[in-house]
Amino acid sequence: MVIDDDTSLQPLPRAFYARPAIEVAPELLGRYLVRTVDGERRVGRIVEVEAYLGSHDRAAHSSRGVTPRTRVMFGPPGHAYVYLIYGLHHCMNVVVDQEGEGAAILIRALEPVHGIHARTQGPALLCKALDIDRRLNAYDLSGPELFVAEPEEMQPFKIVRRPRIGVDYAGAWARRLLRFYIQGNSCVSRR
DNA sequence: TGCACGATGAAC
DNA sequence: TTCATCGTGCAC
Repeated sequence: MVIDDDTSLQPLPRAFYARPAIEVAPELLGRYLVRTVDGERRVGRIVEVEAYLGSHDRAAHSSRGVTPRTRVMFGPPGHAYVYLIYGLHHCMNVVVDQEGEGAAILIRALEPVHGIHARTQGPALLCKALDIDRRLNAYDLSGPELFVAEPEEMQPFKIVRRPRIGVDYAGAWARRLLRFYIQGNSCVSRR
């Protein structure tokens, strides 16, 4: 397998992101998150995500409407929404659906594929491992710094659906099955 | 201008 | 179960 000098990994087309979050989320599983740091590629297979459907989703940051922070969520699809949580950690989303919806997919865990030498089994851990912080907020995922790519060969897997993590404040929305992960994958976050 | 709290992770 | 640590959103 030639992952070393990967000119083969290309950003997914914008149209991939311009669909409802509930549709895009499971399709991100198995695809690669690619980050370029100092000219070196870091590649991880997406194994866990959560869908935030839009401003009507009470668990989504966008549910409070357009604010300085959520502006990116309401922007065009195919961009990164990166925010600071608990004053310590960063989390990364991809903006999806139509502009104005406020929908995004939180990337929760990766399986290291190339150039990653740190843990990636959690949304903040993977950002740390890939050196993703707010400098990349609003970044256009058509690359080259950060993008999602099609793997050379997609391995078959089963998808598990569960309630999202850490959104108990969202009432009925907290119980929706909007967390998706690859069944049996050891890199899926705990809890 | 002040303040409560969080889409987490690590230690105890 | 507790804590680190600070930006955000909303109350006053």
